Amino acid sequence: MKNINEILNLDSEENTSHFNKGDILQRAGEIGSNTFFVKKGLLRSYTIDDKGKEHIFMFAPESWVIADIESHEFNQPAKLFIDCIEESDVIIMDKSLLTKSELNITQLKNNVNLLSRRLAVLQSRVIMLMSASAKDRYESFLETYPNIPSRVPQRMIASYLGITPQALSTIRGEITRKN
Amino acid sequence: MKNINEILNLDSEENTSHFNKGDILQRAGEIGSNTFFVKKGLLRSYTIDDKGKEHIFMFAPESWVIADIESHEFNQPAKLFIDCIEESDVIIMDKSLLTKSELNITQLKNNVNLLSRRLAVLQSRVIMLMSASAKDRYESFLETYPNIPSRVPQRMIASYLGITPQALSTIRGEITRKN
DNA sequence: TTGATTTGTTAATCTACCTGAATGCACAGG
DNA sequence: CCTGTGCATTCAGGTAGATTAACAAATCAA
Repeated sequence: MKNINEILNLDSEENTSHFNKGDILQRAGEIGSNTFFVKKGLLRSYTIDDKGKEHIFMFAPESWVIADIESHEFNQPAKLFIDCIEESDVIIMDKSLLTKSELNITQLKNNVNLLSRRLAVLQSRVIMLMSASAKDRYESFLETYPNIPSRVPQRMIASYLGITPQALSTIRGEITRKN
Repeated sequence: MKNINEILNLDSEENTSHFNKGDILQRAGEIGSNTFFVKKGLLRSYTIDDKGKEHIFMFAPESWVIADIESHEFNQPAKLFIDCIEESDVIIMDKSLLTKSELNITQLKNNVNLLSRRLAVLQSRVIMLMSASAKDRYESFLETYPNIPSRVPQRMIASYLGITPQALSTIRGEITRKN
Protein backbone atom coordinates (compact mmCIF):
# COMPACT_ATOMS: atom_id res chain seq x y z
CA MET A 1 0.00 0.00 0.00
CA LYS A 2 3.03 2.28 0.23
CA ASN A 3 2.64 3.67 -3.26
CA ILE A 4 -0.99 4.58 -2.81
CA ASN A 5 -0.17 6.24 0.46
CA GLU A 6 2.35 8.45 -1.26
CA ILE A 7 0.22 9.40 -4.22
CA LEU A 8 -2.80 10.27 -2.20
CA ASN A 9 -1.02 11.72 0.81
CA LEU A 10 -2.80 9.30 3.02
CA ASP A 11 -0.38 10.03 5.82
CA SER A 12 -0.96 13.74 5.94
CA GLU A 13 -3.27 15.29 8.51
CA GLU A 14 -4.74 17.99 6.32
CA ASN A 15 -7.06 15.94 4.13
CA THR A 16 -8.30 13.74 6.93
CA SER A 17 -11.86 14.22 8.22
CA HIS A 18 -13.06 13.18 11.63
CA PHE A 19 -16.49 11.63 12.18
CA ASN A 20 -18.47 10.55 15.19
CA LYS A 21 -20.25 7.26 15.72
CA GLY A 22 -23.45 7.35 13.73
CA ASP A 23 -22.39 10.05 11.30
CA ILE A 24 -23.60 9.38 7.77
CA LEU A 25 -21.01 9.91 5.02
CA GLN A 26 -23.21 8.98 2.08
CA ARG A 27 -26.92 8.43 1.56
CA ALA A 28 -28.69 6.32 -1.04
CA GLY A 29 -29.99 8.52 -3.83
CA GLU A 30 -27.13 10.99 -3.75
CA ILE A 31 -25.27 11.53 -6.99
CA GLY A 32 -21.49 11.62 -7.39
CA SER A 33 -20.64 8.96 -4.85
CA ASN A 34 -17.25 9.13 -3.14
CA THR A 35 -14.57 6.71 -2.14
CA PHE A 36 -13.51 6.57 1.50
CA PHE A 37 -10.22 5.43 2.97
CA VAL A 38 -10.49 4.52 6.66
CA LYS A 39 -7.43 5.63 8.65
CA LYS A 40 -8.94 4.80 12.01
CA GLY A 41 -12.29 3.48 13.17
CA LEU A 42 -14.94 1.43 11.42
CA LEU A 43 -17.39 2.21 8.63
CA ARG A 44 -20.10 0.15 6.99
CA SER A 45 -22.07 0.31 3.74
CA TYR A 46 -25.67 -0.88 3.48
CA THR A 47 -28.94 -0.65 1.56
CA ILE A 48 -32.40 -0.11 2.92
CA ASP A 49 -35.10 -2.09 1.12
CA ASP A 50 -38.77 -1.28 0.46
CA LYS A 51 -39.76 -2.51 3.90
CA GLY A 52 -37.18 -0.29 5.60
CA LYS A 53 -34.89 -3.18 6.40
CA GLU A 54 -31.11 -2.67 6.40
CA HIS A 55 -28.79 -5.02 4.50
CA ILE A 56 -25.12 -4.53 5.26
CA PHE A 57 -22.88 -4.91 2.23
CA MET A 58 -19.50 -4.56 3.91
CA PHE A 59 -17.58 -3.48 6.99
CA ALA A 60 -14.47 -1.31 6.56
CA PRO A 61 -12.02 -1.23 9.47
CA GLU A 62 -8.62 0.48 9.52
CA SER A 63 -6.80 0.80 6.17
CA TRP A 64 -9.76 -0.43 4.14
CA VAL A 65 -11.32 1.40 1.23
CA ILE A 66 -15.09 1.57 1.06
CA ALA A 67 -17.27 2.90 -1.77
CA ASP A 68 -20.43 2.36 -3.72
CA ILE A 69 -18.66 0.85 -6.69
CA GLU A 70 -21.84 0.19 -8.59
CA SER A 71 -23.11 3.76 -8.66
CA HIS A 72 -19.59 5.10 -9.02
CA GLU A 73 -18.87 2.92 -12.01
CA PHE A 74 -22.15 3.49 -13.81
CA ASN A 75 -22.65 7.11 -12.72
CA GLN A 76 -25.93 6.28 -11.05
CA PRO A 77 -27.36 7.70 -7.83
CA ALA A 78 -25.92 5.84 -4.86
CA LYS A 79 -27.64 2.65 -3.75
CA LEU A 80 -25.63 2.33 -0.57
CA PHE A 81 -25.57 4.27 2.65
CA ILE A 82 -22.18 4.64 4.30
CA ASP A 83 -21.88 5.54 7.98
CA CYS A 84 -19.66 5.25 11.04
CA ILE A 85 -19.98 2.37 13.47
CA GLU A 86 -17.18 3.88 15.54
CA GLU A 87 -15.61 7.32 15.81
CA SER A 88 -13.42 7.40 12.69
CA ASP A 89 -10.74 9.25 10.76
CA VAL A 90 -11.48 9.11 7.06
CA ILE A 91 -9.97 10.41 3.85
CA ILE A 92 -12.60 11.38 1.32
CA MET A 93 -11.55 10.97 -2.32
CA ASP A 94 -13.74 12.69 -4.84
CA LYS A 95 -12.04 11.11 -7.84
CA SER A 96 -11.46 7.48 -8.49
CA LEU A 97 -8.53 6.35 -6.45
CA LEU A 98 -7.74 3.66 -8.93
CA THR A 99 -7.12 5.42 -12.22
CA LYS A 100 -5.65 8.72 -11.06
CA SER A 101 -3.46 10.06 -13.81
CA GLU A 102 -0.32 10.25 -11.68
CA LEU A 103 -0.24 6.51 -11.14
CA ASN A 104 2.54 4.58 -12.84
CA ILE A 105 2.48 1.06 -14.22
CA THR A 106 3.51 -0.66 -11.00
CA GLN A 107 0.85 1.17 -9.06
CA LEU A 108 -1.83 0.40 -11.61
CA LYS A 109 -0.90 -3.26 -11.45
CA ASN A 110 -1.24 -3.04 -7.69
CA ASN A 111 -4.70 -1.65 -8.14
CA VAL A 112 -5.60 -4.46 -10.51
CA ASN A 113 -4.51 -6.88 -7.80
CA LEU A 114 -6.46 -4.97 -5.17
CA LEU A 115 -9.61 -5.20 -7.25
CA SER A 116 -8.99 -8.84 -8.08
CA ARG A 117 -8.72 -9.66 -4.40
CA ARG A 118 -11.95 -7.86 -3.65
CA LEU A 119 -13.61 -9.71 -6.52
CA ALA A 120 -12.40 -12.96 -5.01
CA VAL A 121 -13.99 -12.05 -1.68
CA LEU A 122 -17.28 -11.22 -3.38
CA GLN A 123 -17.16 -14.42 -5.38
CA SER A 124 -17.01 -16.51 -2.25
CA ARG A 125 -19.71 -14.37 -0.64
CA VAL A 126 -22.09 -15.01 -3.53
CA ILE A 127 -21.38 -18.71 -3.43
CA MET A 128 -21.94 -18.78 0.33
CA LEU A 129 -25.23 -16.92 0.03
CA MET A 130 -26.44 -19.38 -2.58
CA SER A 131 -25.27 -22.65 -1.09
CA ALA A 132 -24.64 -22.41 2.66
CA SER A 133 -27.00 -22.37 5.63
CA ALA A 134 -27.17 -19.38 7.97
CA LYS A 135 -25.15 -21.26 10.56
CA ASP A 136 -22.40 -22.12 8.08
CA ARG A 137 -22.29 -18.53 6.88
CA TYR A 138 -21.96 -17.29 10.45
CA GLU A 139 -19.11 -19.67 11.26
CA SER A 140 -17.36 -18.73 8.03
CA PHE A 141 -17.76 -15.06 8.92
CA LEU A 142 -16.15 -15.62 12.32
CA GLU A 143 -13.17 -17.28 10.66
CA THR A 144 -12.76 -14.66 7.96
CA TYR A 145 -13.28 -11.56 10.11
CA PRO A 146 -12.33 -12.59 13.66
CA ASN A 147 -11.86 -9.01 14.86
CA ILE A 148 -15.15 -7.58 13.65
CA PRO A 149 -17.66 -9.28 16.00
CA SER A 150 -16.28 -7.58 19.10
CA ARG A 151 -16.69 -4.16 17.48
CA VAL A 152 -20.19 -4.30 16.02
CA PRO A 153 -23.59 -5.16 17.51
CA GLN A 154 -24.88 -8.59 16.62
CA ARG A 155 -27.83 -7.29 14.67
CA MET A 156 -25.34 -5.89 12.17
CA ILE A 157 -23.62 -9.23 11.78
CA ALA A 158 -27.03 -10.75 11.19
CA SER A 159 -27.69 -8.08 8.60
CA TYR A 160 -24.39 -8.85 6.87
CA LEU A 161 -25.24 -12.55 6.83
CA GLY A 162 -28.68 -11.90 5.35
CA ILE A 163 -30.68 -13.16 8.35
CA THR A 164 -32.62 -11.59 11.22
CA PRO A 165 -31.06 -10.84 14.64
CA GLN A 166 -33.40 -13.42 16.16
CA ALA A 167 -32.17 -16.14 13.83
CA LEU A 168 -28.55 -15.29 14.63
CA SER A 169 -29.29 -15.37 18.34
CA THR A 170 -30.80 -18.82 17.99
CA ILE A 171 -27.80 -20.04 16.01
CA ARG A 172 -25.42 -18.70 18.64
CA GLY A 173 -27.45 -20.42 21.32
CA GLU A 174 -27.16 -23.72 19.48
CA ILE A 175 -23.43 -23.35 19.05
CA THR A 176 -22.68 -22.56 22.71
CA ARG A 177 -25.06 -25.28 23.86
CA LYS A 178 -23.03 -27.77 21.86
CA ASN A 179 -19.85 -26.89 23.78
CA MET B 1 -11.25 -4.07 -26.01
CA LYS B 2 -9.07 -3.39 -29.07
CA ASN B 3 -5.89 -3.14 -27.06
CA ILE B 4 -6.41 -6.39 -25.23
CA ASN B 5 -7.22 -8.05 -28.51
CA GLU B 6 -3.89 -6.96 -29.91
CA ILE B 7 -1.80 -7.90 -26.91
CA LEU B 8 -3.28 -11.31 -26.54
CA ASN B 9 -3.78 -12.07 -30.22
CA LEU B 10 -7.43 -12.73 -29.58
CA ASP B 11 -8.15 -12.48 -33.28
CA SER B 12 -5.71 -15.13 -34.39
CA GLU B 13 -6.85 -18.66 -35.08
CA GLU B 14 -3.82 -20.46 -33.74
CA ASN B 15 -4.40 -20.03 -30.00
CA THR B 16 -8.13 -20.70 -30.16
CA SER B 17 -9.46 -24.00 -28.84
CA HIS B 18 -12.73 -25.56 -29.87
CA PHE B 19 -15.01 -27.31 -27.39
CA ASN B 20 -18.24 -29.24 -27.63
CA LYS B 21 -21.35 -28.80 -25.56
CA GLY B 22 -20.74 -30.38 -22.16
CA ASP B 23 -16.95 -30.29 -22.33
CA ILE B 24 -15.38 -29.41 -18.98
CA LEU B 25 -12.58 -26.83 -19.11
CA GLN B 26 -11.82 -26.75 -15.40
CA ARG B 27 -12.75 -28.87 -12.40
CA ALA B 28 -12.96 -27.91 -8.74
CA GLY B 29 -9.85 -29.06 -6.90
CA GLU B 30 -7.47 -28.49 -9.80
CA ILE B 31 -4.52 -26.23 -9.11
CA GLY B 32 -3.32 -23.44 -11.38
CA SER B 33 -6.69 -22.24 -12.59
CA ASN B 34 -6.90 -20.56 -15.98
CA THR B 35 -8.67 -17.60 -17.46
CA PHE B 36 -10.91 -18.15 -20.49
CA PHE B 37 -11.94 -15.69 -23.16
CA VAL B 38 -15.06 -16.74 -25.03
CA LYS B 39 -14.86 -15.97 -28.76
CA LYS B 40 -18.03 -17.88 -29.63
CA GLY B 41 -20.50 -19.92 -27.66
CA LEU B 42 -21.45 -19.96 -24.01
CA LEU B 43 -19.64 -21.10 -20.87
CA ARG B 44 -20.65 -21.23 -17.24
CA SER B 45 -18.86 -21.49 -13.90
CA TYR B 46 -20.38 -23.26 -10.91
CA THR B 47 -19.70 -25.00 -7.61
CA ILE B 48 -21.02 -28.32 -6.41
CA ASP B 49 -21.87 -28.41 -2.71
CA ASP B 50 -21.69 -31.27 -0.18
CA LYS B 51 -25.08 -32.59 -1.30
CA GLY B 52 -24.02 -32.68 -4.95
CA LYS B 53 -26.09 -29.64 -5.87
CA GLU B 54 -24.83 -27.23 -8.54
CA HIS B 55 -24.73 -23.48 -7.94
CA ILE B 56 -24.02 -21.40 -11.03
CA PHE B 57 -21.77 -18.43 -10.38
CA MET B 58 -21.85 -16.87 -13.84
CA PHE B 59 -22.65 -17.31 -17.52
CA ALA B 60 -20.11 -16.16 -20.11
CA PRO B 61 -21.39 -15.57 -23.65
CA GLU B 62 -19.40 -14.15 -26.58
CA SER B 63 -16.54 -11.77 -25.73
CA TRP B 64 -16.78 -12.38 -21.98
CA VAL B 65 -13.93 -13.45 -19.76
CA ILE B 66 -14.57 -16.19 -17.24
CA ALA B 67 -12.27 -17.45 -14.48
CA ASP B 68 -12.11 -18.66 -10.91
CA ILE B 69 -10.83 -15.36 -9.57
CA GLU B 70 -10.79 -16.56 -6.00
CA SER B 71 -8.48 -19.51 -6.49
CA HIS B 72 -6.46 -17.64 -9.09
CA GLU B 73 -5.90 -14.70 -6.77
CA PHE B 74 -5.06 -16.69 -3.67
CA ASN B 75 -3.32 -19.60 -5.43
CA GLN B 76 -5.76 -22.10 -4.04
CA PRO B 77 -7.20 -25.18 -5.72
CA ALA B 78 -10.14 -24.20 -7.91
CA LYS B 79 -13.56 -23.98 -6.28
CA LEU B 80 -15.40 -23.57 -9.55
CA PHE B 81 -16.11 -25.89 -12.42
CA ILE B 82 -16.16 -24.30 -15.85
CA ASP B 83 -17.86 -26.02 -18.78
CA CYS B 84 -19.57 -25.42 -22.11
CA ILE B 85 -23.30 -24.89 -22.39
CA GLU B 86 -22.92 -24.55 -26.15
CA GLU B 87 -20.28 -25.54 -28.68
CA SER B 88 -17.64 -22.83 -28.12
CA ASP B 89 -14.42 -21.27 -29.34
CA VAL B 90 -12.26 -20.30 -26.40
CA ILE B 91 -8.87 -18.75 -25.79
CA ILE B 92 -7.12 -20.24 -22.79
CA MET B 93 -4.80 -17.87 -20.96
CA ASP B 94 -2.43 -19.48 -18.51
CA LYS B 95 -1.19 -16.22 -17.04
CA SER B 96 -3.24 -13.41 -15.66
CA LEU B 97 -4.68 -11.48 -18.55
CA LEU B 98 -4.80 -8.33 -16.47
CA THR B 99 -1.23 -7.63 -15.42
CA LYS B 100 0.71 -8.96 -18.37
CA SER B 101 3.99 -7.13 -18.56
CA GLU B 102 3.45 -5.83 -22.09
CA LEU B 103 0.42 -3.80 -21.09
CA ASN B 104 0.79 -0.02 -21.08
CA ILE B 105 -0.84 2.52 -18.80
CA THR B 106 -3.97 3.01 -20.90
CA GLN B 107 -4.52 -0.71 -21.10
CA LEU B 108 -4.02 -1.18 -17.38
CA LYS B 109 -6.54 1.55 -16.70
CA ASN B 110 -8.92 -0.26 -18.99
CA ASN B 111 -8.42 -3.37 -16.94
CA VAL B 112 -9.10 -1.45 -13.74
CA ASN B 113 -12.36 -0.30 -15.26
CA LEU B 114 -13.19 -3.81 -16.42
CA LEU B 115 -12.71 -5.13 -12.91
CA SER B 116 -14.63 -2.24 -11.40
CA ARG B 117 -17.56 -2.99 -13.63
CA ARG B 118 -17.51 -6.63 -12.68
CA LEU B 119 -17.34 -5.65 -9.02
CA ALA B 120 -20.37 -3.47 -9.55
CA VAL B 121 -22.28 -6.42 -11.00
CA LEU B 122 -21.33 -8.61 -8.05
CA GLN B 123 -22.25 -5.88 -5.59
CA SER B 124 -25.80 -5.76 -6.91
CA ARG B 125 -25.94 -9.56 -7.01
CA VAL B 126 -25.03 -9.80 -3.32
CA ILE B 127 -27.59 -7.16 -2.43
CA MET B 128 -30.25 -8.96 -4.46
CA LEU B 129 -29.46 -12.30 -2.82
CA MET B 130 -29.78 -10.73 0.62
CA SER B 131 -32.83 -8.58 0.13
CA ALA B 132 -34.99 -9.67 -2.80
CA SER B 133 -37.48 -12.52 -3.18
CA ALA B 134 -36.91 -15.28 -5.72
CA LYS B 135 -39.50 -13.72 -8.00
CA ASP B 136 -37.83 -10.30 -7.89
CA ARG B 137 -34.45 -11.87 -8.56
CA TYR B 138 -35.86 -13.69 -11.58
CA GLU B 139 -37.42 -10.57 -13.05
CA SER B 140 -34.23 -8.64 -12.48
CA PHE B 141 -32.27 -11.41 -14.21
CA LEU B 142 -34.55 -11.22 -17.26
CA GLU B 143 -33.95 -7.48 -17.50
CA THR B 144 -30.20 -7.68 -17.02
CA TYR B 145 -29.51 -10.69 -19.27
CA PRO B 146 -32.38 -10.76 -21.80
CA ASN B 147 -30.50 -12.95 -24.26
CA ILE B 148 -29.44 -15.69 -21.84
CA PRO B 149 -32.79 -17.40 -21.09
CA SER B 150 -33.26 -18.59 -24.66
CA ARG B 151 -29.86 -20.25 -24.65
CA VAL B 152 -29.82 -22.15 -21.34
CA PRO B 153 -32.21 -24.65 -19.74
CA GLN B 154 -34.37 -23.22 -16.98
CA ARG B 155 -32.84 -25.37 -14.30
CA MET B 156 -29.59 -23.43 -14.85
CA ILE B 157 -31.32 -20.10 -14.45
CA ALA B 158 -32.83 -21.43 -11.23
CA SER B 159 -29.35 -22.48 -10.15
CA TYR B 160 -28.01 -18.99 -10.89
CA LEU B 161 -30.83 -17.43 -8.89
CA GLY B 162 -30.18 -19.71 -5.94
CA ILE B 163 -33.50 -21.56 -6.08
CA THR B 164 -34.74 -24.97 -7.28
CA PRO B 165 -36.10 -25.59 -10.80
CA GLN B 166 -39.48 -26.35 -9.21
CA ALA B 167 -39.59 -22.97 -7.48
CA LEU B 168 -38.69 -21.19 -10.72
CA SER B 169 -41.37 -23.10 -12.60
CA THR B 170 -43.95 -22.01 -10.02
CA ILE B 171 -42.83 -18.40 -10.29
CA ARG B 172 -43.06 -18.48 -14.07
CA GLY B 173 -46.53 -19.95 -13.79
CA GLU B 174 -47.60 -17.11 -11.53
CA ILE B 175 -46.18 -14.48 -13.87
CA THR B 176 -47.87 -15.81 -17.02
CA ARG B 177 -51.13 -16.36 -15.16
CA LYS B 178 -51.12 -12.67 -14.27
CA ASN B 179 -51.00 -11.63 -17.96
C1' DT C 1 -29.78 9.04 39.34
C1' DT C 2 -33.92 7.96 36.53
C1' DG C 3 -36.47 7.17 32.58
C1' DA C 4 -36.08 6.00 27.70
C1' DT C 5 -34.07 3.69 23.93
C1' DT C 6 -31.34 -0.04 22.09
C1' DT C 7 -29.88 -4.73 22.46
C1' DG C 8 -29.94 -9.75 22.90
C1' DT C 9 -32.69 -13.73 23.99
C1' DT C 10 -36.58 -16.99 23.83
C1' DA C 11 -40.92 -18.74 22.19
C1' DA C 12 -45.25 -19.18 19.04
C1' DT C 13 -46.80 -18.80 14.68
C1' DC C 14 -46.32 -18.20 9.67
C1' DT C 15 -44.47 -18.49 4.99
C1' DA C 16 -41.27 -18.85 1.13
C1' DC C 17 -38.95 -22.12 -0.53
C1' DC C 18 -37.13 -27.09 -0.44
C1' DT C 19 -37.74 -32.19 -1.00
C1' DG C 20 -39.60 -35.95 -3.22
C1' DA C 21 -42.51 -38.01 -6.40
C1' DA C 22 -45.56 -38.38 -10.43
C1' DT C 23 -46.59 -36.86 -15.19
C1' DG C 24 -46.10 -35.39 -19.94
C1' DC C 25 -42.71 -33.82 -23.50
C1' DA C 26 -38.86 -33.46 -26.29
C1' DC C 27 -35.07 -35.31 -28.25
C1' DA C 28 -31.05 -38.66 -29.03
C1' DG C 29 -29.33 -43.29 -29.99
C1' DG C 30 -29.98 -47.93 -31.28
C1' DC D 1 -39.57 -47.11 -35.15
C1' DC D 2 -39.15 -47.71 -30.06
C1' DT D 3 -36.83 -46.61 -25.72
C1' DG D 4 -34.11 -44.14 -22.62
C1' DT D 5 -32.70 -39.85 -20.61
C1' DG D 6 -33.19 -35.11 -19.42
C1' DC D 7 -36.30 -31.24 -18.84
C1' DA D 8 -40.40 -28.63 -17.19
C1' DT D 9 -44.52 -28.71 -14.58
C1' DT D 10 -47.52 -29.72 -10.67
C1' DC D 11 -48.62 -31.25 -6.11
C1' DA D 12 -48.15 -32.93 -1.11
C1' DG D 13 -45.47 -32.51 2.78
C1' DG D 14 -41.50 -30.63 5.40
C1' DT D 15 -38.19 -27.08 7.12
C1' DA D 16 -35.19 -23.02 7.65
C1' DG D 17 -35.72 -18.81 8.70
C1' DA D 18 -39.17 -14.59 9.01
C1' DT D 19 -42.44 -12.34 11.84
C1' DT D 20 -44.45 -10.88 15.99
C1' DA D 21 -44.28 -10.32 20.66
C1' DA D 22 -42.64 -10.38 25.39
C1' DC D 23 -38.85 -9.70 28.58
C1' DA D 24 -34.33 -8.74 30.74
C1' DA D 25 -29.95 -6.48 30.39
C1' DA D 26 -27.20 -2.89 28.75
C1' DT D 27 -26.64 1.77 27.13
C1' DC D 28 -27.77 6.46 26.68
C1' DA D 29 -29.92 11.07 27.70
C1' DA D 30 -31.31 14.25 30.85
